[in-house]
Amino acid sequence: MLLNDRKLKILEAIITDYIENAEPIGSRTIAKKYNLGISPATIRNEMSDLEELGLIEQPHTSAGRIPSDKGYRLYVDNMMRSRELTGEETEFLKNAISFNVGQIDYIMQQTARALAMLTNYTTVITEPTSKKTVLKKIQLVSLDEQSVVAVIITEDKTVKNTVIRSTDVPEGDRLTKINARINSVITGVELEAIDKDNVARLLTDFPENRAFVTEVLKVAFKTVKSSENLRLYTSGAKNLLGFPEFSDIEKAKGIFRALDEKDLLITVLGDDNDSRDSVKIQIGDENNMEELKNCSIVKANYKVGNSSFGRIGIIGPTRMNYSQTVSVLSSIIRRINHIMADMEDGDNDE
Amino acid sequence: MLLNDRKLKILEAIITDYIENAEPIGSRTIAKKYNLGISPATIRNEMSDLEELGLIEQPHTSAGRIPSDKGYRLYVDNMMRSRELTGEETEFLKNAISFNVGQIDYIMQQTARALAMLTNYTTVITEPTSKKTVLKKIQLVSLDEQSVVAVIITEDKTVKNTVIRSTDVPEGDRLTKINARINSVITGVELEAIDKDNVARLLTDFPENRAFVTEVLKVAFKTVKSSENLRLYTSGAKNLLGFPEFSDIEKAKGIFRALDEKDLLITVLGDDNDSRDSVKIQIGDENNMEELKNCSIVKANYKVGNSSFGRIGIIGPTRMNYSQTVSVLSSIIRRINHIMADMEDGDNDE
DNA sequence: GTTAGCACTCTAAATAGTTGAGTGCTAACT
DNA sequence: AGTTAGCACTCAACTATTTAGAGTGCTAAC
Repeated sequence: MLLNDRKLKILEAIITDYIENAEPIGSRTIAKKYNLGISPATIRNEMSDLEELGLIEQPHTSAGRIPSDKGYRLYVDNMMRSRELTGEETEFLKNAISFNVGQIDYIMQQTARALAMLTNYTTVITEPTSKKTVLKKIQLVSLDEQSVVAVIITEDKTVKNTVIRSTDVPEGDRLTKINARINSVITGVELEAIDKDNVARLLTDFPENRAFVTEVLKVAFKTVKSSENLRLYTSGAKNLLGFPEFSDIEKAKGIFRALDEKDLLITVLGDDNDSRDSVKIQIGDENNMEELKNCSIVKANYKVGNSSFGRIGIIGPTRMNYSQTVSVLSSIIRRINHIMADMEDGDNDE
Repeated sequence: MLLNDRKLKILEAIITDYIENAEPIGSRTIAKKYNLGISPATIRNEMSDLEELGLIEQPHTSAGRIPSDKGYRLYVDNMMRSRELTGEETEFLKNAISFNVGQIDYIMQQTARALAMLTNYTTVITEPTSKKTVLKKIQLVSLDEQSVVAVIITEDKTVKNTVIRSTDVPEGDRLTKINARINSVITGVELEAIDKDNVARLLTDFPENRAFVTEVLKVAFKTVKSSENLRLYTSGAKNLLGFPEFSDIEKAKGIFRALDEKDLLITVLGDDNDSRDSVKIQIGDENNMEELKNCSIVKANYKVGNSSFGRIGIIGPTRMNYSQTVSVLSSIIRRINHIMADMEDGDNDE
């Protein structure tokens, strides 16, 4: 069956209308609202074909039609016009995100909030990770007799601090010395490629602080590598409650349960380290998650440095405003990449 | 009208039953389920009195009675038996919170999660703040040519880091020197009482890094003082969706909106720096927040050091299980205070 | 003071009737 | 051959209407 221009126009009308009103739409309404120059009867015939093609469906006889996942897919892939941000949107983003804070977790938090507010959907952001993580520096700061703060800084400018407690915590100059030695072993090398012999020598060089040094190394690895404590920034979960498709409390619970499951979210956001800043869309069932089958996800990777990626996903109902969401997200991604590249620029100072 | 023993027994039956079933309860059911040795008719008479006293109310004629806020208040103040934690609960808490991590924000996050899971309500925790904040140390770690990480450590062991960007960032030894001078001015003194002259001298001593030093001081103040970026740990908001009182999506939305408002939550948790580890309860309307009028809050302060307090609040429907919640919360508070005191012990090393 | 009995009230659930939006089909029209 | 008016048909959603039952308050007897 041929998908002629008229069919496409009708499909588009159904989709844009449903995105706006969340109500099934019938032939008569289409004829009245969208001037396609054909009668309701003709539209009915075409709709019948569209349904046969699986692009739209009927909740029940005597209801209008709504787009199917497949219909959205066609729309998103072939028909959707990318649109510019409005002045207001640009303005909002500019005010909402103060990039000069310079600290990744703040930026991420702000970005999540801004996207959630602007789109009125839910935003999830994962902090940047990298297959090959290179430590830039560890700074040990004495806290008290038994504890030290380890500030761990990676090449991609992530800063994390962890308190280390040990009975053999070194003090004063000795701490500085050990610190320097640890850095000399660990710095600028991929974590996987750290020289075992160097580590061994490090440990024998400071026999009285063996436990402490081991602990520092352990913590450094754990902090950097573990996806278990991969940070996740979520914002605007409650927005979803406003959509009629989730006014059934059971559905709402299902989604909130899903949004609480870090692992699930990470899976959904995917882990392809695609360096192009392309925006990807998963519609309804395509993500294979029962709880999210009424949701779509618009997602993209942002880049920090050369090998480090984080992910941003915007989650809304399947009838979400793809056009707006895509343009907002890609605009944000461009901004972030730009900023992160800037931060990277001052990076060759050692 | 006298509140004799029998009336109290009936009130208690109504409250415990309603807490469990969320359904109005009538005289016949009370007579059957709770062996008070009196007939439904007598119970009816007593209930009529209880209603007149404002302790219970009727959703409509021909429905049973439910407790009023005032009724809960009487129950909570005078009748509720404190109960021990069950073995399981103790076990759960022990496993859920690994205090040896030693870092306050992890502990808080874990605590919030644990409380939310154990009680099935929503938990909100504010990080510790102190009226008089004393800085313990600032450690500046060079990041690149234009930026430095400032790790700010307060006397109560809160560790925060902020990236500072400036065009006159000092390098190497000079950074260390400036760092030491800043510490000598700022350390161990209440923020409000820092010697202005010292600061002035500090600035003139390093004229080339004026902007940088100013920025460091500004950031230090801001990080420590601002309640604007007071951290808030929330967990289990979605739990509330499970309760029939919030199955109306509008009510659910209202509460979620409230839970998203940091300022409101901070107000609700209160700011009395009561040092006793007493648990306080706000029932329904008592908190004067329209959005939370169907909720109760069980809250308490935890203590870090001598002058620093944080707050934990557990938010549930007014018919929440006060007895369990109070015992769980006070047990947690004891644990935290204990741990935080431990962390404090190693503190007199300088 | 307590309780059985009973008339009364009012919600919640079940049932039936009505409306209207929307369809698919047929036959007539370009 | 494609388009459209006309019409019978379907079905959710709304509105009464009825029924059932849980619970009350009152009265009179115990």
